Amino acid sequence: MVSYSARASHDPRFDLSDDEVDRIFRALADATRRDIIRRILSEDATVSQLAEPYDMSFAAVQKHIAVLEGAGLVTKHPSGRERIVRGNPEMLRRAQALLGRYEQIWRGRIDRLDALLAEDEPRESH
Amino acid sequence: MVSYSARASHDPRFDLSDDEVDRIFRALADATRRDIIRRILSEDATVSQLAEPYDMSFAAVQKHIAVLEGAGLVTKHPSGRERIVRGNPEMLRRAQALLGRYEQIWRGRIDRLDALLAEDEPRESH
DNA sequence: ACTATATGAAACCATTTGGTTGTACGTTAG
DNA sequence: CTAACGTACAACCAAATGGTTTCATATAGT
Repeated sequence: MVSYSARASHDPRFDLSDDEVDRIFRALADATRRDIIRRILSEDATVSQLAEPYDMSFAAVQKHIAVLEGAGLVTKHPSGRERIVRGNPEMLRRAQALLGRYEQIWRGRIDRLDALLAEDEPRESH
Repeated sequence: MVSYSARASHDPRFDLSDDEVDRIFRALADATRRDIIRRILSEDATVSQLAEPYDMSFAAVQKHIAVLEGAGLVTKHPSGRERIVRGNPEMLRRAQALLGRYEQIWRGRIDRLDALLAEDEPRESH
């Protein structure tokens, strides 16, 4: 009766393994990578285009993109000699949904507390 | 005209520095720590209580809790010789809000695309 | 007072991360 | 065809991470 998977028909958020979640959050735990995501979300870009603004080697940015790709936050699509990097907002939504679950847990706790306080039949609360 | 900070009066999500965000996501990028958060959210616990179920040293769990504390996801409150660890759902909501921003960006991109397609006055789209 | 408990903290270690440079290779342009 | 470009990848390095064990300290219980 707990509305666990109540309106969950459309959201495949639970099929993320611990490892996948690890990779998603780890990928998000770096300012450069978050910046890349922001830029990618607003417009597709090649690896070089992405690398250009940063004060680090091209290879370094390449690695950052690889981390994002490993987390499924981004995909690469060959186009001639360049690779178009495209954002995958679905993964972001899954991460967001995951955090939403925590709030659910928190609210569940509050509810339980409320229920406890509303008890009119308190059995030995030693 | 871009609804940037439109309904943002109540949410202090922008005051998180890059470093803070780094720490939050990094803290979330570990299954044990996520598990600790879940448990903490549903009920306060002491460090020992938290450490008990895991197949690792007490000190290791202590460190995990320290990471969570450093990210502001958890606070410790002395009570005699033990420390009560308490969850801080506010930080989780901020992280969630941050991810929400990404979706905003994504939607902004779609809007821009729509606008482009709806253009009835297309000037040299080379 | 003494002992056990709860926590903190240091020193150490293997692995991962985030960066570098250099090399190789397919693709585009002249 | 050859040169320049875009990308991939390997080797290397310093620093951070996640774990360990050990020692120290404060509080609780008897």
